[in-house]
Amino acid sequence: MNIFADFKSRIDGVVNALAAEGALPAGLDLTRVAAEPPREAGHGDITTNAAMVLAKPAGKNPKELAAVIAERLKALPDVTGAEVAGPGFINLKINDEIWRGALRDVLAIGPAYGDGKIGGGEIVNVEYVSANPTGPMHVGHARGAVVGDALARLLAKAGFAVTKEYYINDAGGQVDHVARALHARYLQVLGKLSEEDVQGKLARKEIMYGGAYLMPVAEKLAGRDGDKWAKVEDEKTWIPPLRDFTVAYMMEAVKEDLAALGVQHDIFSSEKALVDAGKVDAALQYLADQGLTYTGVLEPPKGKTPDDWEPRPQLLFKATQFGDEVDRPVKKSDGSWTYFAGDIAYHKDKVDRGFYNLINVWGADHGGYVKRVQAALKALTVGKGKLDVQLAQMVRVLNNGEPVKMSKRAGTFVTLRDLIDEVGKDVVRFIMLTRKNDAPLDFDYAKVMEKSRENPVFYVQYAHARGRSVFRHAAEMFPGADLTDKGLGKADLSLLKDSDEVGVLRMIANWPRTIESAAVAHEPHRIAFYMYDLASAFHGLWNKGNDAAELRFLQAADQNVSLARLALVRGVGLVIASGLAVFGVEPVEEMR
RNA sequence: GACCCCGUAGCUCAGCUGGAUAGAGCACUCGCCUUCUAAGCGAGAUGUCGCAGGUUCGACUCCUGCCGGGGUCGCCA
Repeated sequence: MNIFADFKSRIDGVVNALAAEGALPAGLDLTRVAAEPPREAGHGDITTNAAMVLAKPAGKNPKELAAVIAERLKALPDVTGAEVAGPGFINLKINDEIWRGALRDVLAIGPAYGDGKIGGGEIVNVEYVSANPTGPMHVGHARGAVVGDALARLLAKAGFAVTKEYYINDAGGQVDHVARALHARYLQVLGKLSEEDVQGKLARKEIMYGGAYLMPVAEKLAGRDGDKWAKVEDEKTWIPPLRDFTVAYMMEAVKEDLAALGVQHDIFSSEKALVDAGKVDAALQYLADQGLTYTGVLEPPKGKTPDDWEPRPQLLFKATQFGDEVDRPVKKSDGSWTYFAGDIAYHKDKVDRGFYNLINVWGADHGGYVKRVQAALKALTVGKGKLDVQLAQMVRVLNNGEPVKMSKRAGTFVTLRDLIDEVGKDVVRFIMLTRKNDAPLDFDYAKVMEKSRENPVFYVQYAHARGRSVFRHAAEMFPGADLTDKGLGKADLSLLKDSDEVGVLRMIANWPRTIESAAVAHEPHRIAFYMYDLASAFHGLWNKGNDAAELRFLQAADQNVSLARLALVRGVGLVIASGLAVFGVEPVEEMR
């Protein structure tokens, strides 16, 4: 249960009662009324801005209104005090039993604690990764993969029905380029080209992809088809089969990488399949029928005109009608559809499959593309569809503060697999979520493995491991005691009297609220900061026990106090496990 | 030139979608770490929230205009 949401509705109830009595006008808008933990401890347990928000529409002085509302709130069960403070805040003190109730909830439901209903079962589609099937996944992809995956898990926890989707860009020019590059490598495998020949082709830009990663693909192709494609001159003949071969190979590699990262999609959608099924034609025909496309000439972009710019009439989508800056081309000069046209069809396809709440996770370099797709979605759904695009910023790879030099041409970029092999998937996942996704992130090989407070992965995992360690000791100290979650649920929690213990209780009670706000904001990184804070508070309790023996979790002479504290320790562990589950990270039993 | 993101302590970043005296880690200063659950602990100091206006009872948060950094800008995806 979300205690703050509960109190928000109780406060709403008080206001409605006052309105019914005529003390306040009827029909006040309560959406801005909030019940929150105060920023400052010492301002009570729960604070509400009700009086300040309602003062104006009610035509009342905020402080006087606050006094009236506070008087009513005082009379509520569980409320032990209500004071007006500052410009009109009402600070509530509530029975500690409420906080203890949160801990009992955790013990009763385990890591599912914090699962919310705000999603209301609404269907959401989260599209992420969608890396081109032209090469192995690198660090940049990893961030989008992790952010998308965590966001999907977060939304699911908050009560949304989430579908995780991957869009395969297996149509268009890029995959043809890879096919050509593969052909060159294939000829090299057959001994018909030397490495120098291939590099020459690269230099002359006859092929666009030079990476040696294509060698095993070429070998596999030669193994299957022999020299079949070496004899065929016309590339029109060999491009399709070689393209399909590469795409299949790369997608297999991508799926392996994703599996190693613990990322699993529900659906893989193919651009080529959309094209082949005529869905691009159909989508653009749909827009044409609405009168939303026309043939026109675009102005060259000011300030930076491409060298080869020449005004040319082309088929445009009226994106400006839906909030974009300029109308956007949907056809290339050779008459084929642009990538955008395919994307229009793809988003129409999502809508046709029943998704109106869409989230896309893209690399920041696609930022300029957001408005036009949102415009397209508006056009396709008559404004009913929502598309939020989360842009994942650059990841800078460092080793002890030193930037790791990367070059795609030289093939020395850091692959996702390198990263996982080096530090493990859980560390990769956690670190990728320690910044909001629209801020650049430094990933330091050395620092993420450090065992110190500076390293959030370690610090959070260490808190969990310490909790488990306490239980191993407890089992020895109290051999007959019931240390299961159920057993601990019966402990006398009123024995948790220390202010820091109560502080941890409050943080636990804040978990459902944290999930809700992070889910609504589409910001999984907030979970990382919550977990760090909770871990920090837990380590604080532990340290206090070092100084004052009577504050240790385990008191050999007092089993009841020990059980109450074990309940708290377990609660912290379960909430951390619950948060790590959102991140797709395994909690550890002990540090090694 | 336009659009998007960013600008908060010396450094790296939070700031709960408008709330009260803006927070954490690192670095810095001081004290502690023979016992204890110490891959350390405690205490202290640190700010024109890029600048200037505006909206509001109230602005780091919203709006406008500048300044600085990054990204993108018809026929790549």
